[in-house]
Amino acid sequence: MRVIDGETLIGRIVETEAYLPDDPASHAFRGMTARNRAMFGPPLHAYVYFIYGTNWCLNVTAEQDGIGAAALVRACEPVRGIETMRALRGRAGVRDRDLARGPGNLCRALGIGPACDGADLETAPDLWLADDGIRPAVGSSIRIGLTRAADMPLRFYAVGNSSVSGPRALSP
DNA sequence: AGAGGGATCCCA
DNA sequence: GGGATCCCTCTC
Repeated sequence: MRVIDGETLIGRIVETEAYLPDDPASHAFRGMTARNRAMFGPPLHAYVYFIYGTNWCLNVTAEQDGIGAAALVRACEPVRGIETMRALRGRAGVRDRDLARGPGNLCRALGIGPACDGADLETAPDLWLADDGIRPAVGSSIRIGLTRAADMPLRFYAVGNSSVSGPRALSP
C-alpha cells in the first residue's frame, strides 16, 4: 500500500527474493555502510537503494535489529491507482500487468525513492504492507541478476501471474 | 543482445 | 582517487 498526494495506490506483491544473513549476494555481506544501514535495523522496515544509474529498489527488512537481512520486492500486480502508476512510470503504452513488473519499475510506479529508506512499514502513513487473504501457488527459483551465491533457490513468485518479472523461462 | 546509467566500495 | 561492480531497463 502506498499513498501519493492523498491517493492510495495498491499493488499486490507477486514476486520477492530473500537475502539472508551471511549471504554473499546480499548488500549486507560486507558489513554495515551508509547505504545499507537500514538492512541492519529492526524487521519490517524499508531498505531502498539505487542501482544501475536509473533504478530504485525496495526491500523489506527481516530478522532482528542488528542482523542484515531483507526481502527484495521484485514485482507487484497493480490493483488500484493504475492511471497514477502509469503517469509515474512516464510511459503511455505500458500494459497494466507491466506497470510494476521488475524492482525498478515497481518503485517508479509506486513513487518509491530514497525518502522511503528506513520507513517503518508498520507505522508509516504512506507505505505499508497489508494482507488481502489471497494465497496463490508459490513457485521458487534461483535469484535474478546475481553472480555470487547464484545457485540458491531464494526467489519466490505467484505461479502464473503475468506481473511476475524475469525471463519467462524462469516463471513457468 | 547490447548499451546506458550513476552510486558505492575496495584497494591503492 | 580509480576502476570494477551492481538485487536493471529499454531499444534495437
